[in-house]
Amino acid sequence: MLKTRDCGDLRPTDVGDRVTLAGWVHRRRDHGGLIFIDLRDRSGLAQIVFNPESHPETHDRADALRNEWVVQIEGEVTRRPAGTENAKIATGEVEIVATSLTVLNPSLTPPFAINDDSPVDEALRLEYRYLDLRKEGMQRNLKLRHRVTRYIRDFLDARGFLEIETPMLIKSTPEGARDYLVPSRISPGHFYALPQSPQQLKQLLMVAGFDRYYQIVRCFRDEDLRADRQPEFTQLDLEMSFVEEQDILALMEELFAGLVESVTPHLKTSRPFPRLTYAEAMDRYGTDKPDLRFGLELVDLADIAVETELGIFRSAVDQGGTVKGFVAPGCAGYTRRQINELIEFVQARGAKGLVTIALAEGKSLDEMELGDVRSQVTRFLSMDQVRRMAQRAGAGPGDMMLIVAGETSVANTALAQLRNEIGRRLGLADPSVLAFAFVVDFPLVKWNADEKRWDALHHPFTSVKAEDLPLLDTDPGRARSQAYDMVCNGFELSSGSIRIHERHLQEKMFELLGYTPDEIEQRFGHLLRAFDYGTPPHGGIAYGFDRIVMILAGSDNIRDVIAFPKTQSATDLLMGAPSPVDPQQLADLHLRLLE
RNA sequence: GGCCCCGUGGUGUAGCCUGGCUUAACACACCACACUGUCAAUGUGGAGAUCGCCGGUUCGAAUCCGGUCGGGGUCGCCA
Repeated sequence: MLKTRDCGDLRPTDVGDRVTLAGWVHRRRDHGGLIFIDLRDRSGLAQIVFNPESHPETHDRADALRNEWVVQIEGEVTRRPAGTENAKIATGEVEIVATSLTVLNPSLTPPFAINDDSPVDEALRLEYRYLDLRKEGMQRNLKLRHRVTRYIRDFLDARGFLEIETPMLIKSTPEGARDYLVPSRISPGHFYALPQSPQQLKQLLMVAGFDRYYQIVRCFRDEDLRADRQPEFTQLDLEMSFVEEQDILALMEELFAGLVESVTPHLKTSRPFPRLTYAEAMDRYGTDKPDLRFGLELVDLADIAVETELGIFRSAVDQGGTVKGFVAPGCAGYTRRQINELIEFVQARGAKGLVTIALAEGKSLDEMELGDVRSQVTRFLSMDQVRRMAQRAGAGPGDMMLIVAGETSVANTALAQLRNEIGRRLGLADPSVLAFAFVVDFPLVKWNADEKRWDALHHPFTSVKAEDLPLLDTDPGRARSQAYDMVCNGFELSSGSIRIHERHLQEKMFELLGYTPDEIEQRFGHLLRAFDYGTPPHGGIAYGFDRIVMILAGSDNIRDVIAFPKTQSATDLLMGAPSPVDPQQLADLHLRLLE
C-alpha cells in the first residue's frame, strides 16, 4: 500500500506515530516559510506542515504543489501548537509534519473548484463528473446511497429474503413505458428489450417457490425525463408468496422506519405511517402522492358554487366537473401581482383560472360584510355563500381561499400543485420531516378515452379486491384493486400489489383490457402457462431506489444521488452517449438506418 | 410534441428591460513576488472573455428581433 492511514481518521491518540498518507491537495497555504497543505482522501482532510528548518528539501518541493495534485506524504503525527487547533475539521487537533513528499501525479487546474460548494453549471459538472464526484456533497450522497443499500440488504436478509438476479435482455412488452430495444445479431430482425422492471420474472420466481425475493436492480424506460426520473434507474424490487396486502405494508413500514432511524437519524418520521385510500387522497389533496408534512386540505365547494351567480362555477358543475379549493392562511394581504402569479401557476397546469377570496382582518366571519371580502368575483357572490365556503374550508379573517372550477382531474392536478406551492411559500414543508404514508385501494382500471378501452392503472397483473370482483362485468371503473403506493413528502416512492395467481382471472383481466386471444398468447402465454402449475398467492412492491436516496439526502433532484446520470435529453455528457456506430456494427445486427 | 427559464474570462455573477457614457465590471480561481502558525491565509502586481452559434434590424448590438444548439424546470408521457 502507498499509505498506512486515512487522512480523516487521525486523532490526538495517534500523536507520535509515523504515518504515510496519500491523497489530493485540497488546499494550499504558503507562508513563504511554513507551507500548509490540506490533504484529502475519501475519509476527510488532514493538515500537513512543511517546515523549512527541519526538512528544507521537502519544503522546497512542496513549493510546487497545486490543488488536486496527488501526493504521498510521510511524516509524524503531532499535536498542533496550542491555539492553532481547527474545530471545523475532525482532524483539527493534530497535524502531520512532513518528512518526505512524493508527487504521485500532478493535476491541471480543474474547470471548477473542488474545495468549495458554490454552484456550478450542471452541464459542466456532468462533463467532468469524476471531478464533481470528488466534492464533499456528492461523496456524502454516494456514501449515503451505499448505507441505504446495505441496510436494506441486511434487513431483508434477516427476514429470509433471497436476492436473485434476473436478465437484462428480455422480451419486449409494448404496453406500459416505451422499451429500450437491443437488436439480436443471432436472430435477424428480432430484438430484446431492457426491463422496465422485473415484474413478470419475479412472479415466475414465486411460481418457482422462492417465497421471498428481492433485488436492487437497474430498470430502463424510454420516456421523457424529469427531476425525479432518469431513463435508467434503480428499483428495490421485492415479492413474497402467501402474503396479503397488510403483510407487505407492515413489513415496508418496519423497513423504512428502521432505515431512517439507522441511516438518517436526524430526520423525523412518525409511526404508524398513515394509510389513506386513493379516493381520500384525491378528495383531500387532489393527488395520489400528497405531501403530508402540512395540511392545506382541499374541500369540495360544488354545492355552494351552483347557488352562486358565477358562470364558471355553475358550468363546471353542470358539465360534471368540480369546484374545489383550500385556504392559504394569512395570505389575505397578497398583492395583485402575487395573485396573478398564482393564477398563471394554475393556468400553466391546465386550469382555466383561479378564484381567490381574501377575507379582511379585524372582523369575525359572522360580522363580515361583502365589503370585507376581496375577490375578482365578489359581485357574483353573496356574503352567505362566502361565509359558508369559508366555514367549510376553515378560512378566517386574514386568510385567502384559492378555488379552481373545472373538469375534475384538471382541477385536482392544478390544486394539488398549487397546494405544494403555497406550502413551499409559507415554509410549511419541514425539511427535517419524512411524512411517509401508504395510499391504498387504487382503482383497477381507468378509461382511456383516446383508445376507447380500459387501461390498467397499476399493471395488468394486479388483482381486484375480492368484494369488487363482480364489478369487472358491470362497472369496471369502480372496481378497486389490491394495489398500494408508498409516498413521502409529495413523491411516489413505490407501487405494489397483490397479484393475480389464477389463470382464469388473469385471462379475464387481459380480456377486459382489450387483448385478443392471439395477443394474450403472444405476449403473456409464458406467464399463463406458469399459472397452470401451482402458483402461490403472491404480491410485492417496487421502490424507486434513487428517489429513496434523494429524499434521505435532502435533495430534490435524482441526479444528485446517481454517480453518472444523464441529461434531460437522455445523453451522457461524460462519455458522449448515445453516439453513431460503425456501419459494420449495424450490418452485424442486420440494421440499416433510415435517412 | 407543447410551455417556461438560463447561456457574458477557468468558475459564479453584474451589465441586457431603457442600444452609444464599456477600453465589458466584480468576486473566486490562475500566474509572479513577498511573508514561519495558517486553515476561505494575507499583501502587492499580472494575465485572462469580440458576451453559446447563425442571421437580421440599426450609423452603432452583450443589449432589440428571428432561427439554431446546449443545459434546466414542467405539461403530455412514465402499464
